[in-house]
Amino acid sequence: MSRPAAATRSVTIRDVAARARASAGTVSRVLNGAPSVKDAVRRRVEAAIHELQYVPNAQARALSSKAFHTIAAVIPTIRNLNFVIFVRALQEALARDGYTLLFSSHEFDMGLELDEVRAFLARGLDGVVLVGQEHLPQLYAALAQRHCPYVTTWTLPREQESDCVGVDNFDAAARLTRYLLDLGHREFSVVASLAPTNDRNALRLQGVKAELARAGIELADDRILEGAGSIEEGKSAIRQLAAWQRRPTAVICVNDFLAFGALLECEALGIEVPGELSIAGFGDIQFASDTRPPLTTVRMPAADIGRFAAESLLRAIARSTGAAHAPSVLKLEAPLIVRGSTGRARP
Amino acid sequence: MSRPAAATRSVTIRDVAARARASAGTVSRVLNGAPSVKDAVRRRVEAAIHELQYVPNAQARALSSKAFHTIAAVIPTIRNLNFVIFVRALQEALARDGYTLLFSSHEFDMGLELDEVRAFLARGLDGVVLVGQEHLPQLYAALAQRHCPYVTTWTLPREQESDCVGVDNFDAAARLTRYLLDLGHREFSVVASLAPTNDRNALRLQGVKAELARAGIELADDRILEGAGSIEEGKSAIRQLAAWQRRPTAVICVNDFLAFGALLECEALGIEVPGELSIAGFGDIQFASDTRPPLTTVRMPAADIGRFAAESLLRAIARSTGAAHAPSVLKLEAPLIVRGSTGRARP
DNA sequence: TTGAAAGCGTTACCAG
DNA sequence: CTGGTAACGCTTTCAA
Repeated sequence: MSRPAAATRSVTIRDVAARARASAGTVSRVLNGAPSVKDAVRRRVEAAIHELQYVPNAQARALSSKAFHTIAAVIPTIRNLNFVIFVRALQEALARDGYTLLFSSHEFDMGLELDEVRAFLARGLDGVVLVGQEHLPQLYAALAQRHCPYVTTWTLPREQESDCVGVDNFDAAARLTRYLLDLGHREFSVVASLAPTNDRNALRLQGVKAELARAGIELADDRILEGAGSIEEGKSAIRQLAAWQRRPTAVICVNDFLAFGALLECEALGIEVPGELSIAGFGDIQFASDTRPPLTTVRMPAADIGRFAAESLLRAIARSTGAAHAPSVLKLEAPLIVRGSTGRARP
Repeated sequence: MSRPAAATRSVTIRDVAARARASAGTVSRVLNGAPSVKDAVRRRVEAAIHELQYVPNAQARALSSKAFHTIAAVIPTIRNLNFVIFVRALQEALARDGYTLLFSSHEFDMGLELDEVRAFLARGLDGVVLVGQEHLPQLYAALAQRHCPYVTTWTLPREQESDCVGVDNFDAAARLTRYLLDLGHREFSVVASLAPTNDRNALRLQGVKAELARAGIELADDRILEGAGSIEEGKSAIRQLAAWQRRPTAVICVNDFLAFGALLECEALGIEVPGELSIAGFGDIQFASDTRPPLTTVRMPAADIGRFAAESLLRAIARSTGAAHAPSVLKLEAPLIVRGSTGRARP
């Protein structure tokens, strides 16, 4: 049907071989850095490659070697720039090893996620990058069936069932809570989503609860306001708690979008931040330091997660011939970034 | 070296052929929807495909057909979510036709852009999506040399040298200016970058100038403040003009990042917006409606540009066999979104 | 250390 | 309309 772009027959490995007075096999060996090539020959080949401006055909290489040199990443959403930064870091790290990254987003639809992974699998790839631990069982099944290596990212696995590069969301939430506790806060509210599909959110809520419990404070269910991740939900949460008789002095939002909304609504309602109410989020997404006041939040090392996930996956692929290894789990730091949106609890 | 993920020898077209009592060629024909296959045979083949769960190997297909079914897009930056939305829309539209999208960003480094395109070209692809018209001549040369179809996007071409899907940035800027003029503004300032590498910025500045000129107002060079696209630059611009003896009543920022910064600095300096100063931007990026006050801006139809660019490119690829066609140029609307950051000029 | 040759899974051409 | 057969460009035995 449609004709190729690079229709002009490109220079092949045989052209190089002819010019270098060597065989295609030898040129291939030079290309792949095989040690067993005499220096003189190698130089001739390299010269020929240079002179002919030869560029290996990736498709042919893949076909022949049965390796695709392709990785797929499926992220929850592109609207959270942190995930985009993550993808970009992944891509860069992968590119250094000659791998191509394919990506997609599912906007928190687990069925779509499964479809996307299946499509990628069909297309052919050497590994998959997943965000979070919560995925449909069919997804894990599909991966297992094809012996396709994968890394999970952003959260730590409950049991070490897979390679993983993430942060301890539970602990990060606990640290944030401890910080607020130390500021004298005793009345808390959390804006969180009860939907189980986002384990990052869920763990953060649990971390807050646990740390409060350690301080002898129980977070009642009615202090937990619903909100998955939009500015609107953040605003709505503030509107609700503004009507409470016993207002919290600190509200923790499980992500920065919610926190943005909360900040905005406080301003609209004339609630002083952090004077009357301290607000904190998670993510340290773009613009988090440009809110009024600047947002206190837990920074997610998006680029590092990407970079290390790439390394982890590449390692898994490299050893996929050999015996099963114990899954590697890399835990990255998620530092608390204290800015102006949190302060001492009003006495 | 590294072994494939899907190591288990997958089912090939020959397996299907055997099972359907047909030849590989026939199966291929069925796969590609060739009309010349007897219905009975086609059904047998389809049954076999289904039973064997056969999935064509994309690499082999590419190698054989010399079509890669791959498109590459190189965007300026991932930090502007509009470009990410654009990429995603591109990808979705392309996927519907079985194409895979590769992408990269160059962060406004034209040399890097060239490198990326070259790398993609080497890898093999059927088309390229470029943002803007300003690119290194070597880039155009590389594309031309390989007869690689491409679309330029976001801006309109000066001369119709290539397929293009974009908005008229000049006109959009003129419309925004006219709107401010109608509000009674006479003293303008523009935050723009003089760097020629970003033609979107440049055209917007020109559009403002032209419309002001039509109204008999000359925009002096010292009313143009330097700023490429960061919040910091926006802040700095406001700091500068705040010191002027004759302050503008309206400042147009060539993108929303600058406008965000301008808004923030006005608040910090106690400059009332829009009372004392009207502020407008371009892009309508994420959070543009969540600033205080909400930002008046020109919406860039990022998703539409992506969708239509995909269509345009696919069309170009399809006809790349035939004779040269006149380049198609699709101009999309960039509506002015009036929000609270602009108002009547103080009398 | 090197060359020859056999694939890899498709598509495309050419008979029939 | 269909089957055989030859590529496609590379990697990878297997001998030498």
